[in-house]
Amino acid sequence: MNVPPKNPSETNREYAFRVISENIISLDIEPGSMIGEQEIATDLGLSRTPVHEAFLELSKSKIVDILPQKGCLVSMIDSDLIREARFLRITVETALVEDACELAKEEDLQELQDNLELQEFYLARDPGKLLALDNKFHELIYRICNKMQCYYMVSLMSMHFDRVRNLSLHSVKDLKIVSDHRAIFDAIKAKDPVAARAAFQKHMARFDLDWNIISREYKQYISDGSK
Amino acid sequence: MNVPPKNPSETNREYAFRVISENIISLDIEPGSMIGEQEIATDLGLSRTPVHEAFLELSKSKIVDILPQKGCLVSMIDSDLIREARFLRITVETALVEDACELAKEEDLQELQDNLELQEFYLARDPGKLLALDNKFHELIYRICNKMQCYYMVSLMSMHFDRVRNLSLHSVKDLKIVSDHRAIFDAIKAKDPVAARAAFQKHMARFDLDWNIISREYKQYISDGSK
DNA sequence: CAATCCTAACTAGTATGCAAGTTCTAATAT
DNA sequence: ATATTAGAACTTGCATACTAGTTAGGATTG
Repeated sequence: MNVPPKNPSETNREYAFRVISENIISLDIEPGSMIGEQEIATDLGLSRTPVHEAFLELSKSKIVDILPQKGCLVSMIDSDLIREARFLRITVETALVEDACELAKEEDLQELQDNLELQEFYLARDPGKLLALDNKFHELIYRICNKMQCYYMVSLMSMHFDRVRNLSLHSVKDLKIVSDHRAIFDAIKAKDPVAARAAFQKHMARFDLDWNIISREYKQYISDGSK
Repeated sequence: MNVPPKNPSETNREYAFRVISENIISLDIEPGSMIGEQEIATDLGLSRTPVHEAFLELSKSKIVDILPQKGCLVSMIDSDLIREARFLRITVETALVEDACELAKEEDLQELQDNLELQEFYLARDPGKLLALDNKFHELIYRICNKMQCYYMVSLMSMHFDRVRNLSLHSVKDLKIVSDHRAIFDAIKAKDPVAARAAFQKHMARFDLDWNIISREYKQYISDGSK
């Protein structure tokens, strides 16, 4: 497990949650593996308590499954849960990008623009950084629409989705994500909700194509029921 | 606080979460009041640990705000958070009722029908029971569409909304909820997604009218920023 | 009288210990 | 050799104890 240093402003519980989440999404903790509270607590230099609380939060999104008196099972890549996360994001964010056309102020557009330029910068140099920038781009849209509580709920479920998108950045060659974001940005800037909706749906539809590649390359991580 | 008996199948943590949630939604715990872990634990006959964990989960939806070393503040009725919960429900469930037209099987329709008949039965006799039946009706729609994980996320945020709907059942005379549900059901049964969408949006739009009445009658519970 | 400081009584965050349930192993019985 | 069983070594759920930070009230000082 990859253990970054603790940010002094976060509690031990938040630290544990952040580190475990990152390791699950990056697949440093493998889907289907068992992790124990004591084991993680030792790695992080904490007691079981904050780790236990982090596990509880993670279990709410079913990204881990707590088996009492047995351990904590990191979920396999589950197409049903990915479908749900994808449905939620498409549904919510499609509505948001339309609203953003009305609500985005000049400074919001500037932030989106700055984020996009970073994406374009790292596209050729370090595509691994794109996932974080992508998430930030989507977060900005929630922020513009004053829907940060929705963002928290959606992003918790999105972990299933993020874990697969992370694979996709490494195995899918044709990275259209950045140009998709550019199209969404242009539509918001032009205050054109019809174009924004279309650009966003095109962006999210792209994931369907990736799934075929991923499910072939990483089938050892994919739970049985999925196809 | 109203303390129902513990269901033997639930853990102490789940019991604490359920009891505190119900008391917040029913307003037996007043918006703006402070509650302590020890105080609730004593009322429930538990130690602080499961109550602490229940508070953590509640704080994720901002229905309570944990102030470290001070206590746990039950949120005032906050129009911004209600707006977010309402937005999320309208957006997600509008999409769901359309899908439900395709997905609902005969047994699903029967369950919806049974629920509706109970609603009609209690409408005249005990309207207090309607909130639970209403929630169940909406849950059935998530179930039909295989979106139970979305249901958990949405219902956690919906607590803000539920608390106000609870007021509305007591103060708003014209209870159209049940006939709204009937219209949604008829559209799903007729496999008519356009009618389902329209009926659902009419249902949710009704809440706008109630808000005017509630914000006048219960303004002592409403946080400052709202209008 | 007003302002300040100190202390005692609170709070939640975290560590630790115990209870109860699961799993794995190895010894025993057939 | 195989099946069974006893027990040791695990696990999480929960209770308890301790730490550190906040608050309220009274004594003290100006």
